[in-house]
Amino acid sequence: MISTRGRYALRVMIDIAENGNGRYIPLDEIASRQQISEKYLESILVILTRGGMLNGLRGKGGGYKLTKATCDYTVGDILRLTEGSLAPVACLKEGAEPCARQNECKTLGVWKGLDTVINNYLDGITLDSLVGQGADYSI
Amino acid sequence: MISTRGRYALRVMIDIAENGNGRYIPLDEIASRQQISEKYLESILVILTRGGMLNGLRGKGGGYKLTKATCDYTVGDILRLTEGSLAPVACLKEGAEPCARQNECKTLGVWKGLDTVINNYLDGITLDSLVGQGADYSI
DNA sequence: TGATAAACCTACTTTGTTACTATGTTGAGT
DNA sequence: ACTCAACATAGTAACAAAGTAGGTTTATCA
Repeated sequence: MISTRGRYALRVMIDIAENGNGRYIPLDEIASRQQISEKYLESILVILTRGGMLNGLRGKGGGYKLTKATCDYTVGDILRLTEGSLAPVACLKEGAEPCARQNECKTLGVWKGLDTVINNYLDGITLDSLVGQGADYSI
Repeated sequence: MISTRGRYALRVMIDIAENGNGRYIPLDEIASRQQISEKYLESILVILTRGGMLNGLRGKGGGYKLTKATCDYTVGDILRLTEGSLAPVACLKEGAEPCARQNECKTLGVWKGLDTVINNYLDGITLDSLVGQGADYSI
């Protein structure tokens, strides 16, 4: 369901939040700390930067930093951006062609409810609650 | 996240609950009603039968029927059986090799919580609430 | 007992996505 | 100029999902 792209993205955002302190952090520093391939990490940082979650600066002294305060990022935002969608079934993805069985479908309500439950949960967790010690979200 | 296998399985279980009435329903009847390829549907019914959710009978007059009352199936059971697992991340799947970063991982709590939220929701819906009119589970 | 209906079994193909790699280009600082 | 580092584009390998094909066994009925 959540691929490595999304999982890495979340780890990276926490990493930058913890180690950034306002300065730009170069990619290779994050990669070595998180033990993620530089090249693969690059493709993830592109998504986060284009999505407005990170600020990238080229050249010496460059790197990435957050664009907002940690409390202004939710886990849901980060995952929706990097995963594309958190919809549990294809027919609920944004831009999906409307299902022909929509009106008679007895399962649609289940999927809509599941979608709501997932998004509500993930939107309730902000980045600042994950840095430092980190809260325990396992219920 | 939920593939067609799981989605079809749920639709099929509802179909059998609604049209069975204790009798065995042959595969081709379900397939034509649900507009699912017979051969593909077969592979799904094998899983449901081996998992003890359906009873299969060969020969003339044969087919499939439920093994339990509709109120004794939860959507969570059906999906876990057909999907293999509902774990939102690889490291939470049963039998997954323990993650090396487990102790330092700041995101593990998020995934555990998400797993709990998903399973709790789906285990709260029973098959009997989906037959006939069907309840609206979209919150 | 033979024909037929239906589940059961094994194996294959096709398609698409994920994860990852390789090579180059642009821009910022010293 | 030189170096650092983001940005861009293109490709590959591995895997799983979705669906297909053909054959085998078991039950019923005439």
